[in-house]
Amino acid sequence: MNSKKRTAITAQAKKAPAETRERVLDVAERLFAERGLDAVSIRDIIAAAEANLGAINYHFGTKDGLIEAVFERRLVPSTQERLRALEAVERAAGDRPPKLEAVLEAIFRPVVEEAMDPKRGGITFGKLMARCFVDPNPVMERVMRSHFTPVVKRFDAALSRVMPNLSPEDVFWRMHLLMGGLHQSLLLLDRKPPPGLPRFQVDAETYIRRFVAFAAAAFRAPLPKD
Amino acid sequence: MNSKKRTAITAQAKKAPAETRERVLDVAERLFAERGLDAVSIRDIIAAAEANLGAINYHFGTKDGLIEAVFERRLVPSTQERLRALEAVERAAGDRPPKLEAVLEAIFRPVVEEAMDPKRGGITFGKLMARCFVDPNPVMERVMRSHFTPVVKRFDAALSRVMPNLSPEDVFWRMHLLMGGLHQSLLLLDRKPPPGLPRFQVDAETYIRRFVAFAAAAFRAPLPKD
DNA sequence: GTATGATTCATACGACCGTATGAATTCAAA
DNA sequence: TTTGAATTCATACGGTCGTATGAATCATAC
Repeated sequence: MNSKKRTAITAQAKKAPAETRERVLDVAERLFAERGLDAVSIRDIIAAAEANLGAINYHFGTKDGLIEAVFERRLVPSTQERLRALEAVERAAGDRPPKLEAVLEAIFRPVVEEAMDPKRGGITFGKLMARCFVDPNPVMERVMRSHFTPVVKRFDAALSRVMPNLSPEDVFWRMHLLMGGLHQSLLLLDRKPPPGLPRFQVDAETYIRRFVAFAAAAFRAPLPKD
Repeated sequence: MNSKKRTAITAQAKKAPAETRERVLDVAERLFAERGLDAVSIRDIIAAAEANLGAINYHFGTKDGLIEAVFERRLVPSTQERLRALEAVERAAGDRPPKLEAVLEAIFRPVVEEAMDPKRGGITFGKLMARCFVDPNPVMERVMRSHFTPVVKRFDAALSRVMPNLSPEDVFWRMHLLMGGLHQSLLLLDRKPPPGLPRFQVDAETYIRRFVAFAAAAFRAPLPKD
């Protein structure tokens, strides 16, 4: 009888602490993206989040635990979204190989949309991801391996089917390059443009269309004879 | 009479100190590339270089001075090489716009060759450069602005002439993307490949040919109507 | 109201950081 | 062999790091 009342009250009661945890995650994500994992101390984070030093220990255990939580929060949804989009593309294609552009859009759209959605932190996490690819931080490496590698494998397989004339190594190489390029280009979104150039600013749909066209052309580039 | 002896002795005598400075630079470059600027302490560096803590203060002043020296050593030559190659391409073309592939090769070849030349540190500095593009370290930013931005401007102008149908913003965007992709792809050179795939290994000329073909196709991708 | 569990807080610890300093050492030149 | 500059070395300083701990506070359940 009181189970209903209890859960209701509990939910309200847990709101404040949950807010602290979320606030710390938001601030940590932003600071990590701005300055890098090693350059940001947990003292910087708790100061900006107006929380207490012990909160990190309490909610995340260690700094590495916090880092992992920051990544998981964003990576899990976007990974699922990518895989779901790829499945939809393949289902729609039936037993024929899907269109190259459709596969590329499935993998690129989620992160672009996230990067352009202020409600999901905007470009902040995109900056962090850009770092992921080049930073050898062991925690980040582990997160990448557990969350990102499965997606890469799945999409590599799909792309190899679409582009049967490319070797698996070449598909892997091109995807890797484009993924790095994507994050690199996303960084332009909040970077001051060089003098003489207007600020780079387009909406998500335009960006996705441009990037997919760019990537598809690159993917179809014939391998020069070695 | 003793001038010969003097120079001989001088060369031998100065060898040790010059070697210390260079040894520190080599080790710092490697450690910075492996772990990141902030994660490496100058104590890590002098320990690996078998030097004394004071050597950093003596030769470079501060850690930032060391970082700057690490970048300058490689960036100055490669920048010069790029500009020289571009000039050669433009001179060869006379008053006609040069070929897109030639311009792209001029900017990409120097870093690929460096990344594949063990005598110039191999991929080590390439890893460091990959970080440059995403890392907001203020020292790195300053180095980039003073050494890299001029090259970008120069090549952007050249590419705009070659691809007059693309807007300057689009040229900038595509170059930025490809530059990030280049460094991203170079990282594969010393990364363990995912299970099932052979180690990515080609010689410099093949790599350059592939990358230029890839980049040219991407550059020629028509802008989709927005 | 009071007991209880969840959360926040102030504070402390040892380790490591970047930098500075001055003495010791090295070594070409006289 | 002495001189003087260049380089190396041992050592110290104040500051910040990540982590841990135990008391204080809070909101709920009885």
